[in-house]
Amino acid sequence: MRPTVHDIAAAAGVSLATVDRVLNQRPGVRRITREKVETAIRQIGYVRDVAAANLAKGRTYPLGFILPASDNSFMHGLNAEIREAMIRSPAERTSIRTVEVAAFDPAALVAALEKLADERPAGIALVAIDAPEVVAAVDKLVAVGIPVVTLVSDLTGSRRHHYAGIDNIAAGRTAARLLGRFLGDAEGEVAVLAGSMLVRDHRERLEGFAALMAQEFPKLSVLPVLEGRDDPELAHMLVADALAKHERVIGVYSLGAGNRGLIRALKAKASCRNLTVVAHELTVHTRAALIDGTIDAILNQNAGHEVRSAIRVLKAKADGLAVIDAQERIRLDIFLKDNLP
Amino acid sequence: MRPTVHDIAAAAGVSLATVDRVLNQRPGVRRITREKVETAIRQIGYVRDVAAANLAKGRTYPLGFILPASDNSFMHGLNAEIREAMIRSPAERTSIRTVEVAAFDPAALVAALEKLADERPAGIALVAIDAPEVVAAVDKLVAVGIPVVTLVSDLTGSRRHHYAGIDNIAAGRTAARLLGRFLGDAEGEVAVLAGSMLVRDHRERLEGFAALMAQEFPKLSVLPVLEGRDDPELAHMLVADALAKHERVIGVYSLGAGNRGLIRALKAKASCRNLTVVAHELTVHTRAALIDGTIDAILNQNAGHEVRSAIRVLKAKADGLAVIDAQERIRLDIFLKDNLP
DNA sequence: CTGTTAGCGCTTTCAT
DNA sequence: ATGAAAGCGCTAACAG
Repeated sequence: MRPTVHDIAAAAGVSLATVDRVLNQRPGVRRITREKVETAIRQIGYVRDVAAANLAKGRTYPLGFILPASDNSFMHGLNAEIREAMIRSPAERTSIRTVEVAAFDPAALVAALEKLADERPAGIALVAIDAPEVVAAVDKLVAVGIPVVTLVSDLTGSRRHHYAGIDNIAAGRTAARLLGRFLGDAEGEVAVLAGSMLVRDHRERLEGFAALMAQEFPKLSVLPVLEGRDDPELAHMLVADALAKHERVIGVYSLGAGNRGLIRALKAKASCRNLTVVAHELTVHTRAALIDGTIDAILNQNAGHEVRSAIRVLKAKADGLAVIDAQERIRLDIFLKDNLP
Repeated sequence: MRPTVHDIAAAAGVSLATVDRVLNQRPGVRRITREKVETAIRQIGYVRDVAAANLAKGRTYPLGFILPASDNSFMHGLNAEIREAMIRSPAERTSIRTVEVAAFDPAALVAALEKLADERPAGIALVAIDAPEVVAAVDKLVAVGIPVVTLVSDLTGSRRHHYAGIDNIAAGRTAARLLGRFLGDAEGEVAVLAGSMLVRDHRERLEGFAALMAQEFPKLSVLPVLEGRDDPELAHMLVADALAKHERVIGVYSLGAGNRGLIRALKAKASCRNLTVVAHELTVHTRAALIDGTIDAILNQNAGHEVRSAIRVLKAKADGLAVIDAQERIRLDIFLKDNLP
């Protein structure tokens, strides 16, 4: 039988209450008593039963999610995953609140962050915007002891506890290699569609993409990035325009959202051009385009995994517990038409 | 506050014990009483607190893992992941036992299965061999109420509760498309190295590979499969031999384990041939080969995910609980040198 | 500073 | 067939 608080109380010659105080690092224990208890814990090899502790505490985890109010399939999917998690809330002792803020607006994000913090949640997850004021706001939360996890887009330089998202530089490089290899040794131009250079994930994807292209595929030249603000309409306009202007485009990398518009533009040109296309995020639209051959490969981050991971990590951090690192690493999914889920 | 057994006892006008009997479908409750309780449960919207139940029961989950005694990196990795899970056992209330059986030997597997079953574990995970006697043995376990999960290689036609592994047909097709696209429109032969056609996962990968090759890349002809029994030495011999015999080989697909030998054979030919290579399973050896360019892409199944998933599913099935399907779907990882973890 | 005691939500004897 | 009461491992008043 696994040792319990009773065992260490007996071994240390103290009461349960004292053991509990030591276990939870509460004050009111003489140094010498505390040491006795700690020795007993170590010697007996005690590991606390978190479930029992949570039961006794009636602990629940109020969690806040802050998301951009973007009307694209990826964000809809992320929202859906959070709703799924809400359904599981009773079993996981969480209570999740989501807050939508204007996209690409650091001030709005900071305001939402501060407002949420006032409710003193057990943890906060946010899709970060890479701006100094956001870093400051996040660091303030961390300072007052609220666990913070960035979701999808990271906030380097901040003291956030964890990032639940993919390595975006690697994603960009992977896109470049895929495009480069698929194009064989053809020569031409490559168009790049992004959402906004304000968010770190998009910047990093572009950076990785451009770097590998320059380094390994010198026959392909990368055109200036188009910023579609993750908006299907704008994306459509920009891509259609670019394809019309640049005759020599043979490849396209779409590293943001709003792919509905991109696909429409591609299909319009399909008859006269043979384009190799790599896009991000698996949605109903990109899935259909992959199957019908408009898109050649999709890079994806699993929103469900990201949400579940963020929740696990926030809970663990709230309790000062360890996480399984490998389980929390968000992998870059690569989908060809053959391995769609 | 979430409703508890007390609430439904009060609502139904019965005692806790009776509520518990209904909840756990134990006998000794009049039909009419049972119905009263069930109505109350439904009306109040009660959901049982599994953690509290497990605490009261002192429940633990004795789990058995049956693995082939193969000396290759993939199996070593799988073993390591199981050991990791053993470390977490106290927290997860599991106690895990692993059994090694001779590889590719149905009779040995059946014997191990029956022996393990005698210990009446809460669940069994096995790397299946696709043979009728194994199906029969698994079905017997299921019949006596032991949850069974196949790991890595499935056992279709059996009544196993779940398969924790990748879609191997899709994996084969993906390998084919990657190889085909990377080779552009070059013409030539493709060599295929497998472990054994006795295991379903290898057969399915080959099937998917050959089908897509025939269908979409007619310029590439697939040579007869080489069976290396997941053994590095044998694999080396077979591949070296094939490369020597067939001048026109321009691509290689290694769908099994034992890649150490394959890589050695490839490097020997590297100076005079330019081969495009897709292999399965990320190990120290394949990783190094991917980085140095000997291998072009690696298809992988995440052993850690598979093991954690198998454990989650076995526990859930043992309690008759639901699982999060998306979480238990094992994805096919595709690694290029740019997105290595 | 330390100990006693009741109780978290559920299960399990043991009576009735 | 049903209920009362004790207890799983831990925490939290409240006393002392």
